[in-house]
Amino acid sequence: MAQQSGHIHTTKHTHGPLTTAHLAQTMSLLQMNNHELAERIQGELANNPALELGSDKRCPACGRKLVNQICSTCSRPESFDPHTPVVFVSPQRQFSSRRKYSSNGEEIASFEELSAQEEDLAMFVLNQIRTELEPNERPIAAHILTSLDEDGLLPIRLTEIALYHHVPISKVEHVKSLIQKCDPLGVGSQTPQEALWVQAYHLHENSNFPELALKAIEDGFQELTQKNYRALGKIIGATTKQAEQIATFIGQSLNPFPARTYWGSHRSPTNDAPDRYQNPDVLISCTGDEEDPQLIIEVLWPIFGSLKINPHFRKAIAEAPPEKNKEWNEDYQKANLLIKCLGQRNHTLVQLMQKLAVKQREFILHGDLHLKPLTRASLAEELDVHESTISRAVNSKSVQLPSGKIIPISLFFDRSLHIRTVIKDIISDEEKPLSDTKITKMLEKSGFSVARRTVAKYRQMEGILPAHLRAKTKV
DNA sequence: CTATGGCACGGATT
DNA sequence: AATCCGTGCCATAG
Repeated sequence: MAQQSGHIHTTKHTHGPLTTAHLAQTMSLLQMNNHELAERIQGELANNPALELGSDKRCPACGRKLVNQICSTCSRPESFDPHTPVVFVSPQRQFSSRRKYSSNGEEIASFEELSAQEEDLAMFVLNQIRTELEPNERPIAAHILTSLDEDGLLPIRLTEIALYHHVPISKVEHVKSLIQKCDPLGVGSQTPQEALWVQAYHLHENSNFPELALKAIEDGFQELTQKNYRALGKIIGATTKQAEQIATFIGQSLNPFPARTYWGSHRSPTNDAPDRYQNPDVLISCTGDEEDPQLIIEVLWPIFGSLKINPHFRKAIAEAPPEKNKEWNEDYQKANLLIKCLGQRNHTLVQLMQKLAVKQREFILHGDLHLKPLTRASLAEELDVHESTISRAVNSKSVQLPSGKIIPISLFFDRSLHIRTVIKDIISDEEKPLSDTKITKMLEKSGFSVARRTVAKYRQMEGILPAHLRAKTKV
């Protein structure tokens, strides 16, 4: 089934009607993420009678659903070779209890009724914590997530949830705290203040986020919102100027409305804000050895069941009335093409992830620090496809790492991430605030040559205050 | 004088 | 061809 397209270049000059159609469609499918793809397929399915959704076949061994005759569990090889990751297409996971929940007998909107953004946000968060949830916590999590407003805040009372599920409030609080730790940080908070606090607290744990800011949010929230810096300074024990800077810093790097925030923190060059919170398109997990695990990569298939040509339709064509014959044949061709193109899409995606997983294995397993510099161009050469193919495949898709983090695939090609993490480490290891120049020198010693100006930019990207505002980081 | 943030330019990447 | 990113220079605050 594997036909590669190495010899085809993507210039429009290539002729030959069949190939062009092929190409055009493969391209457009390739750059879709699962969310868009699902809609596309649904649409196609509704319009084209030649298409049929294959019934969900189940794996005789484990009972899981099959896609393209492959069972995602049983196809895993017995013998693990840590350095050849397993890659395959797998059905989208679904979360069982995502139905509607009612509060006070009144129906809460089901997922389908919620705005697209909210649905994505809820699922996006759910994916991050799924593994941490006890079975009996799931309904609670679903309840909270479905109740979020557009800003990612929770407008209802915890007691209400607790009553509804007949569980102690502490349980609900526990689930809420799990949710709040997710990306976007602070989601599920009940007030903007709480959201800010969660964000600040989290940053405080990781990097040395100034305690002053934490205190400002905790004790001087009134003053903070009213821009009453004098009073704020007094409360947190700082000068008015400092208070003011801290306030602007908070304004810049924290967000009282989590759902309005972006991915990571500031970076995300690609324009589109709308489809940011959605299910990952690829799932990476690992099995086997603790110290030398094998990567399992699942390219998620956005619909349940597989796409097929309707066998009845095929028969019907033969006996079609003449006036319908042409139309039906077209439908048939279109369906055929679509299936083929989808196969190609999956194929390239699988190939891509395979290579990516080999190259960035350390990064996937051990985090940002181990990201190796990698360009789309070099990968394209190795895979023998056009660069733009990689670009299309990478853009607007996300992947979930074994750690549970969901990141855009384009992060695999980030040139500056590893240096940024080194900077973070340097700063958090330091007791005395280091100026940007000093950091630059330290980097120099470690073999990284970056300009002072650049350090400043990275620092800001990571949401770290300038040296003079990073006072004593004594905890 | 030192530390930073802003603007803008050139080279690399897509 | 369009865009992104690192950098240098300059203005400004402390």
